[in-house]
Amino acid sequence: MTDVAVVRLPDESRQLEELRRRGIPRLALVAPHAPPFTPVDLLEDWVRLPAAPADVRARVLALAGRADESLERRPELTDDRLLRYGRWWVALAPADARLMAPLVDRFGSVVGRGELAKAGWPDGLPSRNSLDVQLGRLRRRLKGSGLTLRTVRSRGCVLAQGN
Amino acid sequence: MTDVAVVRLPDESRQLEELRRRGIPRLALVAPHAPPFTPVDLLEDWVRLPAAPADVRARVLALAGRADESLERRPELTDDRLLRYGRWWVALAPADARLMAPLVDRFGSVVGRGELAKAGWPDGLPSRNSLDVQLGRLRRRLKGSGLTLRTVRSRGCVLAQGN
DNA sequence: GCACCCGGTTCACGACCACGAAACAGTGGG
DNA sequence: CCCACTGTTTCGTGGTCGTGAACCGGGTGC
Repeated sequence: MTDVAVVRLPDESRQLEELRRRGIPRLALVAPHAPPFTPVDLLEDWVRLPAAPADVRARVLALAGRADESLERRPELTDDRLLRYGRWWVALAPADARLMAPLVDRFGSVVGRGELAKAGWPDGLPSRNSLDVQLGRLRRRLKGSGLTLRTVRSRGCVLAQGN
Repeated sequence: MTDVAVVRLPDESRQLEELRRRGIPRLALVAPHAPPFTPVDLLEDWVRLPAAPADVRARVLALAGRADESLERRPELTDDRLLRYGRWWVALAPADARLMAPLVDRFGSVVGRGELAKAGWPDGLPSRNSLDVQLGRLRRRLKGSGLTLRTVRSRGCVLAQGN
């Protein structure tokens, strides 16, 4: 899970600037008599001091969760057929890699069956439903990755995040 | 600017449920000895009591700003029949997509039944209530999306934000 | 006040078809 | 030789969409 930085205000406002610049989620502990805080983005929250440790912890957790959600990861397919997604990865078989290429390329959008067939078997499909079978095998490889291969009936497939 | 509801916890947790259901931005004032709060979405925040009025006001303003931002979100329907709304999306069946097109197009305003019928079945309705049935199925698809399909009696339907 | 209807909602059924899973076999590389 | 890879078939299942019918609340006319 993503780390959350904690800064004291107004003392450490320079550090706060730095954290904002780097897009790191941050919790501000605001001194008793300082003016109320105004978050600049969704990765920012604050508490008025004095605050119970449990309260601070709850806000840190909430921020971490938000950061994970807003994190937009994209899968990546290397030349040597390694498919990476965050810190997860697999080695793909040649056929799987050819199929996966256009899906990764257009992550989140529909890739037509025709296009998939072309990518996997440039000389034409060897059999009636080899594409479906191969897509099934590909699905199995993606188990536990956080990636899903969903079908859009009579259109094609979408590679997206989810289980 | 959007209104923000304020509830006291744990006393008014029923009201909180209702506000969540209706998608209204809400601030929870948490009693001194109650456990820390965990927001369920971005339209929710909390403060530990006792809290300075200025602090409460600051959080209310922040929530209102967030709500206004989220109001600007519009659903999008691709020609691959993918309906997106923020991070959420579904693949629509052909009939659903045809129906959805004018609704997305005029998001937030009423689309007449005649127009919907025309969009869904250019050659005329196949049966007396096929439009209603299809609208029902469409509704089911939108569950959990933050979108709602509301009917305006004897006028038509509105696609709008809400649950 | 009552029955009635209108507009809308929901359910269940059935036909059709695209797709999915499992199982088996042939092939080639380490 | 073993195992990963891939082609091929078969069968199941789940999505799609028309259709009929029950249901329901609000309004309207008698």
